[in-house]
Amino acid sequence: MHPLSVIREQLRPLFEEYVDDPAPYLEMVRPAQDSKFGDFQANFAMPLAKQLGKNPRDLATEFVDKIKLDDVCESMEVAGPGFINFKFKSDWLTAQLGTMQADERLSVPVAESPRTIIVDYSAPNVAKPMHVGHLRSTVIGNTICRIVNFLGHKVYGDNHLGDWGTQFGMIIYGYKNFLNRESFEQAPVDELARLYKLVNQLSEFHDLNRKIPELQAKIESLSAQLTEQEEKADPKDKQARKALGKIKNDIATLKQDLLSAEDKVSAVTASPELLAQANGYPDIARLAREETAKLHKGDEENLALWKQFLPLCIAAIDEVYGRLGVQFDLVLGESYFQPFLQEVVDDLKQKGMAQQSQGAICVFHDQNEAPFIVQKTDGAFTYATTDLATIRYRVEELKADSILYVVDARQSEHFKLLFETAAKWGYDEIDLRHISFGTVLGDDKRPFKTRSGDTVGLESLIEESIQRARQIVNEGDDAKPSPELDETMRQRVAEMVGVGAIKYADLRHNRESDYVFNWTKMLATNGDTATYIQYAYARICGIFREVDADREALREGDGAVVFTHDAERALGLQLLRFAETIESVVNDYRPNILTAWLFETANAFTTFYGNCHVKNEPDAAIKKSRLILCDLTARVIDQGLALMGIQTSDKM
RNA sequence: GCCCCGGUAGCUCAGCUGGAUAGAGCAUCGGUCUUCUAAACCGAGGGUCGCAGGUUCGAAUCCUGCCCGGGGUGCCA
Repeated sequence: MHPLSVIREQLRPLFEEYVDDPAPYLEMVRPAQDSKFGDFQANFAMPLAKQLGKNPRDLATEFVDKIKLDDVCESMEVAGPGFINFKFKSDWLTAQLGTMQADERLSVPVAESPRTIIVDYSAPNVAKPMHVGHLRSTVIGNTICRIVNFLGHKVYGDNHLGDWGTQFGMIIYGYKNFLNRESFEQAPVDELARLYKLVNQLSEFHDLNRKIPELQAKIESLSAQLTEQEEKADPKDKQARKALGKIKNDIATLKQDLLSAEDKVSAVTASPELLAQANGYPDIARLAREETAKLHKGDEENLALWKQFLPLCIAAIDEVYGRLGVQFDLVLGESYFQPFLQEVVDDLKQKGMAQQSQGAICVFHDQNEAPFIVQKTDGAFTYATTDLATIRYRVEELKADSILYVVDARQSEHFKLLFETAAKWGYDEIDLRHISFGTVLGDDKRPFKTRSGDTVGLESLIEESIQRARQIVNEGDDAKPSPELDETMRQRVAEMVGVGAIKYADLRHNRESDYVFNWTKMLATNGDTATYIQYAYARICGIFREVDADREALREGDGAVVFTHDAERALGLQLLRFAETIESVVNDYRPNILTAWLFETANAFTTFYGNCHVKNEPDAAIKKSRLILCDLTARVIDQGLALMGIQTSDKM
């Protein structure tokens, strides 16, 4: 049991005579916010006293008198308005460290009641190359999988591929009309990506050509409205001022839309070849949609093409997953659920949940104006239908207790409706959760794009990170009196640092927030980065090399941890908080809690490293104790990073 | 129009769902290599937590209003 839960468990029965449910009060026992107060603090006395009409300090004192933690705590003090501060006995901490040292799981308990958890993440559209937009889902989702798996739950990391949508119609149409056979034979996926891009571009071209005059007209009419209202508006009238501001705002966004539309159009008109293609295929958008429809209806030719393309596309994205060290337990894309969609809609209709509205089949929910559309006017199903069929499959076939959707925050409304629909449909036992996350931004605070405005490919992003890391590795090693890394090693370290940097930078932010992507910061050797933590690990390994210690023997030996310096105690306590940290990460699936703890651990280690010499320590018992602390720190860092799919190296 | 999410140090971000003097990292300034990796360490300065009210022993956190930014909003996913 980790230190925090030891305190909580001791407190739990004491609440019996005060409240029915102690849980919220036990939550109020947490790490001390300032180490001068002690190791942990309890804040429940104030709110509880209020509820009971007592004096908070008296109540806190009552608790302190009853708590039986003499073996564990050196002191329990009531402070301020009624805080209880706990400080552990060093003997108890060192004993716990002894247990941790002997435990392969580093004192992280296995879940008492393992659950079956589906983590739905990554889910790229296979018809186009992966880009930064897929980074967060992939990295966060994979981390969640690793952590819940470590806790002993049955986990299915499922890549719900977009492999059945309109994009496939586009590449099929492109294949039939614009294929460069030679390129396709040499690099099929690149050629398919080119075809997708081309068809998309030409479709958009026609669409935008129609929209541009509409946009212009809208802007004109709004501008006219603006001048008119400006003239007659009373400048003191707040409502009117606000209305004017709104119009101005609308005009600005329309102008932006117009600008981007004109950009896209001129990209085509600027190229004689593209323009000729555009003119030659005025109906391209409709025709591409028809290819999709044919595919969905089971057209032999299209189905054969789809079957030919799909493995190629999957192989391409697998390459990216390979570089990221991401593996899935299941890859059940949209196409897999295709056969069940009609049944789903029929069932919804039969249960009176779905009804026809404006030509589409919809499920309505009380608080929502927008319907949940399960079948479009043209008969096609939507991702809403697929998601419902998927829930059914996951519950019926996989016996899922919980499904976590690691998906962009922008889809929160979809999930709200999906979950409500699923519950009404009968799946009200399962824990459905949208693990939402924010956007990766560029320096301009707009979604991260290349200078030319294209989305950044994930593969090239990883590539660049490794290259930049290699640069740093070279500089670092060359600066040493005698460089110690050979070519292979340098490259291995560069990959570990480069990939680690991207992942860590993503995970260290609260997943709900947007964050700004910054190469310099994420690859910094100092500060809250993967590199810094990996470096701490390498330094520890350096110590073991220097003293020529056998780490395995150390774990089985009879040595014990002793505290001779504050830094040792601080490090020890920090190490013992590993289990508590994992617990709180899983509580709301927030990997940034883990990165923060790892960073603190690395910091605690460097303080220890600076103050407590290992190699030159003359006292054998102290030296051994320090070696144990080093070993534990290394293991905890290695394990912690591994839970995020980040590697370590004993030299760097 | 309606709905959702943000606004915290110069910058990038935490802040564990109401607790003690609001924290990190960069950046800035000043110190550290004859001792286990200086890819490091130690120290200093830096804040009207968007604004205004309210709730209470106590508010960055909860409520109301306003300002600013982003996103979503019936047939893309």
